[in-house]
Amino acid sequence: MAETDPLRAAMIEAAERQLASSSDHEIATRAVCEAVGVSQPVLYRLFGDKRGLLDAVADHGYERYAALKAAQERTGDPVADLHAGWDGHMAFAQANPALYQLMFTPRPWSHSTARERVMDLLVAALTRCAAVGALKLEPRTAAQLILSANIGTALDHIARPALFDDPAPSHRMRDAVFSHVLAHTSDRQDGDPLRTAALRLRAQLQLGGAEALEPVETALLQRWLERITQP
Amino acid sequence: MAETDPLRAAMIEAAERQLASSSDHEIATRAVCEAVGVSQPVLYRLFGDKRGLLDAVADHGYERYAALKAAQERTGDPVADLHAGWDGHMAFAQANPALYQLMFTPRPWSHSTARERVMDLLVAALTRCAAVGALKLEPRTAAQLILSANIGTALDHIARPALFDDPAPSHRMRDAVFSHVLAHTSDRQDGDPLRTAALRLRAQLQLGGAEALEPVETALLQRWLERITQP
DNA sequence: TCTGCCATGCGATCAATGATACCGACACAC
DNA sequence: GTGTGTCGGTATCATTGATCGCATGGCAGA
Repeated sequence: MAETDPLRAAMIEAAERQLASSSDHEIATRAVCEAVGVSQPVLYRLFGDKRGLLDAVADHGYERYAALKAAQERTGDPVADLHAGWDGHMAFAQANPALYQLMFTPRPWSHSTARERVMDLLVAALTRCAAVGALKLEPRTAAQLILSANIGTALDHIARPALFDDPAPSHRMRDAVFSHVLAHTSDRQDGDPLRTAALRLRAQLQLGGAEALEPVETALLQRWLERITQP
Repeated sequence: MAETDPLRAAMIEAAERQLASSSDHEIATRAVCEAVGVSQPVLYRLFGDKRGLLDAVADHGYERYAALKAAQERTGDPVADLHAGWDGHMAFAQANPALYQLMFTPRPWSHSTARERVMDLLVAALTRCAAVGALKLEPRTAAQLILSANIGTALDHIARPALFDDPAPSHRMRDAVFSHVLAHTSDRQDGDPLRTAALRLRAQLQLGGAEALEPVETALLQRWLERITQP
């Protein structure tokens, strides 16, 4: 899993550079090979395909994305972190439009897992919110909602980059989705209190586990909580 | 504006067919030309470019989209129409995934106006909502929000078509955005009543105009309403 | 009616690009 | 020392976007 093939890494970086500077968001395998001083067959040996190269570039983009997230998150208030996460996502899209589209726009073949892993990061951030009772939905459900909205907004901004100048549209969407997902501090008592309590406990279990319980007991408890929070 | 060049139309339709049936969402100019029995230079004479052809396909896709919208809308309740419009958008994405991406995914060059025109349709539908006092935001602002969310959700569904089976995720997003944009019948009295009244009047003017006022007077009134509804 | 023009389409061809077949060189185990 | 396998290169193929110059045919005007 170390994945420290310097040649492979160099080609991925060259491809990413050319993708960023290309006017049509395309790359040529020849140009990538020339940039690192090797010939075409090595590319096909390393990546199998042009699609394989693009998948690798997308996955590498995820690494940068995850590093950016890791550098900023965890202020102590998971809800504040969530807001910052939305804005960080938009900033990443603005800084790397071509790479962003490669990562988040559906490609029919694409074996890249960038989107799924970004989703996992978001689920983790949401689970931390649920652990303090701030979440009205299941983390995965909420993550799907938030990620789709975030991507939709980012793609709109990429199509019309002038939008990036004004944070209002992005924040409107953010507030709209978050208010549907988060338990307002004001209307803390909305919905079924049993359900919210169960969601909260479930998230706590997912995060830390319970030393006081045996693994079997924990598993059974989780299944009960699932049934409570299901509908 | 009649645009009734049968050859041009045939090529656009052939291109759309091949786009829909291609596994990688790509088309070859040669194949399109062969399908209609002409040779390549005619394509370049008619569309100038492969990009030009794709733009034409996207615009043709808008025609189909608009026809679908025109066939369903106007039940009398503009808010109900808005909900149906969201679902219709998702259905269009499911039925024509490749065409959908061509229309709504940002392409660096692309002179297609499909997205802008879809936005205009949405603005019109929202203006009808505002005319009955159901809108909390300016129609254009609301339209931008709704369209981004709709596209984001549709792209997510296209990437994982199994999602289309369950309407819940789509409807969650729909409700989240709509509740942020529409004036709930329950909390009709939320926000500034003056502002909502002004928004409502503004929409009514946009729809029908006021016969009782001179054009200059109407124009001045609209500027006043703009200032009232601005912040 | 004849003539020149131009719109329209075509065969041939170019250039770029994705992809592969085959060869040579080097390291290493036996 | 020799076989083996990894690694890289040269040459080449096939596809595809794009263009050049020519042929054809209808039509306005003498």
